[in-house]
Amino acid sequence: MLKLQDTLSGKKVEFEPLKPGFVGMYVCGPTVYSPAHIGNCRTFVSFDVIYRTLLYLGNKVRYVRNITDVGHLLDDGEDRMSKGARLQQLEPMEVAQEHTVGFHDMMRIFNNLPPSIEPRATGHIIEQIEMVEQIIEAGLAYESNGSVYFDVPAYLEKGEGYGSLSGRKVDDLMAESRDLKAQGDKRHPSDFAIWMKAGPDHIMRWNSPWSVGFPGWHLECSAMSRKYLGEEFDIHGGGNDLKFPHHENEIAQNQASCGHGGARYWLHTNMLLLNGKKMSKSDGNHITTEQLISGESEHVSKGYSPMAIRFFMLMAHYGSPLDMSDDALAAAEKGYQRLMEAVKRSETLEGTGSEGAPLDLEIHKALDEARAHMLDDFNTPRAIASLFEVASLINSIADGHRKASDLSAAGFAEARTKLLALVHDVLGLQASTGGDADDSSERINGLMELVIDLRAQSRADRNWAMSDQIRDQLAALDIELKDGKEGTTFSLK
RNA sequence: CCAUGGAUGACAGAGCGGUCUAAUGUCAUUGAUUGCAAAUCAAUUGUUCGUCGGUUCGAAUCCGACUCCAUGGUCCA
Repeated sequence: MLKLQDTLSGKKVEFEPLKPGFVGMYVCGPTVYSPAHIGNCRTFVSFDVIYRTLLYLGNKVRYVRNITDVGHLLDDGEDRMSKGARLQQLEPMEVAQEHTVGFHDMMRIFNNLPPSIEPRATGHIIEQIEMVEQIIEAGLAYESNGSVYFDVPAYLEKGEGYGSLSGRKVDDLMAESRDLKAQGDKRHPSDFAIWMKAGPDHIMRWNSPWSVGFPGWHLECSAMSRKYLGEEFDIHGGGNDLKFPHHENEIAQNQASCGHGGARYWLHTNMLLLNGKKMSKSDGNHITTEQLISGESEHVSKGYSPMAIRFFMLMAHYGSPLDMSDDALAAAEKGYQRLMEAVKRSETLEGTGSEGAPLDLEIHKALDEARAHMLDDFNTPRAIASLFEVASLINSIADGHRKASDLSAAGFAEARTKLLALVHDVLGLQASTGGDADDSSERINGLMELVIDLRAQSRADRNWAMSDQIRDQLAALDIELKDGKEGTTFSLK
């Protein structure tokens, strides 16, 4: 039984898909007007783990994550895409393409599975126009000077719960209406645009029954989630900064156009902080993903591998803010390495005991707890805690502190399968390789075997100078030797 | 100013009425192992859970006030 924290009801509830075994999930994707920043990465890593967990439970999941390439306006009213294009003297689509490609690269290096469908807002203008028509027909939107606005007061009069997601009060909204301070073409300050008439300088524009213009930002998610997941679907997710107005408006648009509010469960991920504060380019409290990986930033003493960063993110619950710092990253990196080393050792370890050996129970208990924690609102930190118990056990046996005969062959084989599924499939963690290490690994292994043999000989001859030289020079190449009871092993860092 | 979350040990972060003298990772100390290291295992120290007050037989967990932080809104610019 899977439980999740539904931000619409504000409660942790049991998840029941509309159709057992099938899950439809929509997650708000990036606006591709600038490079993806590390905060975005956390959001998408969180939803990747959620997606993976749903798959792990045997569901067939349709995961839709959009690309916003139109309509998301800046504070000054300029379209983000247009501004990006103007500043760089490019076509808006060039800007979108550049950052879409960059975004995909980023998702790949963090080992995020690609979504099932990745629709673009500009590819769904027709669907959005249709939705505007439906909302007008329902009497919940009005045209004004070529633009179309969602009529929030009318929507409220129909008794729909505008504000239920974000906790905004209907009364507050009505109180504002008495001020009669409607600006521009809007009748009411809380009304929002679903179709905007394009100004003369606006580059991105489409024909519509009302004007040559472009869709409001909130509309795309309503139109595309409905198109691919239906009028009612299971899960909608996004960063919690999107709760209001974006998600609130999305629900209203869905409800107004077809009588269904879209998703039945809402999930919101929390923000990533840097050194206890929000990231902001203007005051320097900021780091790009590239800098984080390369280490070229004052905020970080060295570069961190994407997998270590992913692990760092998973050490906290997706619903909590996470404070990133050099110390925190370094701690996560160490833990990640220890866990992955144990996972690797598990692949060659065998239990030699008979059925019902004493450690079987222990290892399966920890593994089952890890699974249970994932089903409890995707509690990755607790799951990882349980996984570390498994790691200690594996290391104990591999290093001879505990006996392999305390583990049954079948019991351990089963445990290994569970462990690998949790680590690789659910958490999406992989051993950090240099990327192209696979082709050359056979040669490297052979070479290292030779070097280790030579060093073993000098150790046998008590030629410590030689053996230490080998060890130190390898260390300088980021190859670490580990002397164990049963000989020496190595790992590439 | 409003709404909604949050404040936990050296750092990060779980826990959210009794099993908490608080999981887990990192750090520190010690022991085992080692030629010495590293890695590994084991043990131990580090705070009593923002502040003050309340509810309760019992609070990190509930309530109130305050301080600070985050997200969104709003006002002013």
